Amino acid sequence: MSTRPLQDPAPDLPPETERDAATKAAVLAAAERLFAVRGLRCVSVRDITAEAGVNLASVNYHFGSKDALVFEIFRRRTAELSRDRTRMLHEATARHDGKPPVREILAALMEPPLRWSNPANVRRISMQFIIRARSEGSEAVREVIRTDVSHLRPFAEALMTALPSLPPEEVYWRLHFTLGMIHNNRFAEFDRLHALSDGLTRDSDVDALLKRMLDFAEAGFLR
Amino acid sequence: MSTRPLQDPAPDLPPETERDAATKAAVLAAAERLFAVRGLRCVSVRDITAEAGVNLASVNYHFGSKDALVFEIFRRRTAELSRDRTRMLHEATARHDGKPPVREILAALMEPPLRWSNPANVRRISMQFIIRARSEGSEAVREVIRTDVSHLRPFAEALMTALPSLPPEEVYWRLHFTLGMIHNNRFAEFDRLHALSDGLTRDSDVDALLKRMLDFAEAGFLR
DNA sequence: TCTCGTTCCAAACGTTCGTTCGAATGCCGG
DNA sequence: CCGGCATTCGAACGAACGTTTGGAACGAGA
Repeated sequence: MSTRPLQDPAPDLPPETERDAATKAAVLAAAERLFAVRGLRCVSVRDITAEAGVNLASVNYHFGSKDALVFEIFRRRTAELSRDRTRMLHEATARHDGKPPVREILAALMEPPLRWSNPANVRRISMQFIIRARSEGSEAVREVIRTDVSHLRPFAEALMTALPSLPPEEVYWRLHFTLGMIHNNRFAEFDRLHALSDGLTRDSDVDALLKRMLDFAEAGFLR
Repeated sequence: MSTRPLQDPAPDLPPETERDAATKAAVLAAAERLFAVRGLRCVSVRDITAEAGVNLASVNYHFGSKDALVFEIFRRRTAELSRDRTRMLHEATARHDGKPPVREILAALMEPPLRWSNPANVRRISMQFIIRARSEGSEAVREVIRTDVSHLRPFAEALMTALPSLPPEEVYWRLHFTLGMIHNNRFAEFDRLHALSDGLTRDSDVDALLKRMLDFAEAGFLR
């Protein structure tokens, strides 16, 4: 009711062509946050609309269904993440005359999601949402994960160019392993790590983690 | 209410000491299978009891609640998996006079879950269940994941012994990366890999995958 | 044979969920 | 000022869920 605080208009969803996208934006922001924190199934449409300060029917009116809302957020965020990664890969390619070294290719793959996960980053919630949606999402989300590999192709090709003597099969497998390392960066996994190391690993910032992951994966590729 | 039968004498669901544990065993087997295939939230108590051919109330009678059932299966299977891993580590330790090399330590960590995932293995469903429960489980499950690290301690210590010059902090991080690689072995991730490689990676058996993972992780540790 | 505790069963309870509906509201071109 | 349209709103619907209940069935020990 009345005027909503209207937060987060710029960085997120563009102005769009519609007359008023405030409700849609509020739903998207609230849904992403709640999904990221509690999980997809533990957040009801009522939770979302209450958090957003909009009517219960808004979700179905603007997005069609709850699943479609999840898919919409997932699509936006993964596209944005892929853009960040691709941009870094292009920069590395330009820097090295079309043949970037393995480490920089892997950095383009790792750095965006790691930076997003930084507590100080506005995309931290988005990264958590992506991770959750990847494992809790509907069939439509899983279908996208399974089949949409176009954004990974340039990375695989760059790696094959950087490692011409390595069979393509091996490149794909090692890329798979690397992606596994990246996707494992959830809160619960970090908590376990810190518990195992008695807190020894707790004071590691993004840059240190990135360096460690790069060292590990690069060695795996170059061995 | 009243005294519950006090279950769990044997690893799986053999005769047990109870007069008749057929219902419990049927529920456990059906629940594990359905949970592994469809996901925890997409399986209702009705689905489980129908599949098991028992009464709807059986789950709550024998286990207390649906969440408690999930927790029970998770506890059994992870304990069994940890036993397999620990046994392999002990064998490697005995083989090398108390100082097993990095590769054999990592093999003890990787081989059991990989063998379980083999289509021909009876534990394939259990492995899929564990992976699903790790990300979809209740707070109780997540609490166990977060805090119960006792079974990983021997592996961390063995690695530190094998790599005395590597700071413990690094050992913990690289162990974290390795576990990420292992946990990434879900159906959807494999499908994506095969889609990316145009089927080039499809005909890889467990032994080949184990060798690839070992090569990759060992290089990361030894670099 | 009787008794009592354990297990099983059909039925229902109460809640929560995603979704839908019809009316009300606000906005803008004419 | 008015008519049309997109949006918002309160309210309800119907389904699915986990759980509970009271009694029936069963089996072993007295």
